Amino acid sequence: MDFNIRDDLPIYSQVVAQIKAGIASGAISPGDRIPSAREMAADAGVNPNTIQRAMQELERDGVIYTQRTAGRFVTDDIDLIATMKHQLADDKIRQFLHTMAELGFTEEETVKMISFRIQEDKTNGST
Amino acid sequence: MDFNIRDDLPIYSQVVAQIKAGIASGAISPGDRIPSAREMAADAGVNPNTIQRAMQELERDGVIYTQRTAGRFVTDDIDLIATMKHQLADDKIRQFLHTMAELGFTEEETVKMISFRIQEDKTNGST
Amino acid sequence: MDFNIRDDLPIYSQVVAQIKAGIASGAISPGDRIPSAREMAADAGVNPNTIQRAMQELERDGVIYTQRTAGRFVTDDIDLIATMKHQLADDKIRQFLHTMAELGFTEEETVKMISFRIQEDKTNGST
Amino acid sequence: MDFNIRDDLPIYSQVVAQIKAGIASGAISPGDRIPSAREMAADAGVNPNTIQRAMQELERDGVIYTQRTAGRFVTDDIDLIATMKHQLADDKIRQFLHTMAELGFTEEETVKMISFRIQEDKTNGST
DNA sequence: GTGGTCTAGACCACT
DNA sequence: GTGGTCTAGACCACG
Repeated sequence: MDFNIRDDLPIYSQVVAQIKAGIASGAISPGDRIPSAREMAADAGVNPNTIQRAMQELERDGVIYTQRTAGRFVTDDIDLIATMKHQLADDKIRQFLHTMAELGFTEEETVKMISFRIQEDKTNGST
Repeated sequence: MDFNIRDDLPIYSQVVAQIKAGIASGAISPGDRIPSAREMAADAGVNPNTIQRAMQELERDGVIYTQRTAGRFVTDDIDLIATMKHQLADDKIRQFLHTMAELGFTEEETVKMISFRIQEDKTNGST
Repeated sequence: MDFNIRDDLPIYSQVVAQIKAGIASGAISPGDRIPSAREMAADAGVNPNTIQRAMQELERDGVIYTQRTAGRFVTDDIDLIATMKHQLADDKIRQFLHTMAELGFTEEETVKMISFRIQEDKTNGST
Repeated sequence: MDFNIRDDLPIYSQVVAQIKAGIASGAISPGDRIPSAREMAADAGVNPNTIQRAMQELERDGVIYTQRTAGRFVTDDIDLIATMKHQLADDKIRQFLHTMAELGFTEEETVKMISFRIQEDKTNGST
């Protein structure tokens, strides 16, 4: 037993993940302008270079594109967004299955427990 | 869009979670002696008081018990352990469903995707 | 007419290009360790971060890989190296054809002039 | 491996090359008046002496001539221009062959690759 | 010693 | 004002 204190992802990776999640969920729409790097950095209390790096990674993935002086924009390529969304989901699923496996549950047990959980939530009102 | 940079759980909560996960998975067996607070604190590079607080929480949940001079031990109550294990799992499941909902997937879609993921993993080797 | 004074590529791109060229030409062999970022930075009189960025780009392209504390190494994937080499060459060719087109030569003229140049070099000794 | 960071040609050489290229390509016609040194220097944000030196070199090559009070003009000698154009092209060709040789390609391979590149460009539209 | 990340602050080009 | 690049220097994890 050892403890993963400070097992943070790098900040720039967190920023990448949050932007992608925002696009996947529809909170940020295709074609939307995203705030300037300086603005985001100030909001997050983080160095602009850190945001810059996150933006570079997003652009490399084709998720955003840059217009010289106008700022950065979410891609209009909805197919790419759909692919990205399923990629994010699949990552979460794998990670979840791994966590459950560590707790000693087989995949079948896990599926049953999820179905049960959903059933329960439906019969009761909300959480 | 705002960024939850550095949103760590308190360290003592992380310790509690890891001990519970260790017991649930069988890495730590019922009746096992747990290392001293001092020892764990040194291992983790953490203040002994932090470990102390985690131990108090575990004892309050009945997961461990203290024998005056001999140290702390994992409970022998396997029903309690089973309950705890399912509680942990259910928390993970709720959290997972919430994440997937944020990505814009319904519970039905989520279940289908998990089943698909398991199927895929089975047909291929590992990875 | 305007003048492209300081039309430099970014330093990190120059570093990337030189490493790739070195690998393509065989000056750096598959599996070779490349100097540490700090060393290269000192050699080039450049900030270590600039080299770091170049290395990240090379790693992203699969041209090099990183071993935690041991340093960075050229990939052993000779197919990837071959592909990279032809990519570099094709880029040079496109750029060359573009330059010649700007001078007012058709592609056919360009090919003839190259063949003539090679013939000349062969009949005379070297340059 | 060492890095030739910032290995610019002297500015006046760049100016010479650009003027020659402009004439070769027809962007500047025989007999055309060339802007004053002062004007070009202002455009390029460069010291007038630098332009002056470039003009001297061009005049020495016979590419331009000076009329005492009227300014500088491109030569009318189309044979000289043709020669200059082929000289420029030959320089580019030599330089290109050298680059390809450094990448490890023989002259024969280079010629084949250029022919292939041209063929490809023809079959597809542009790009 | 290695690479990885981050901060603080600078200068540039573009419009 | 935007993004793009670069420097200087710091701290961390790994072994």
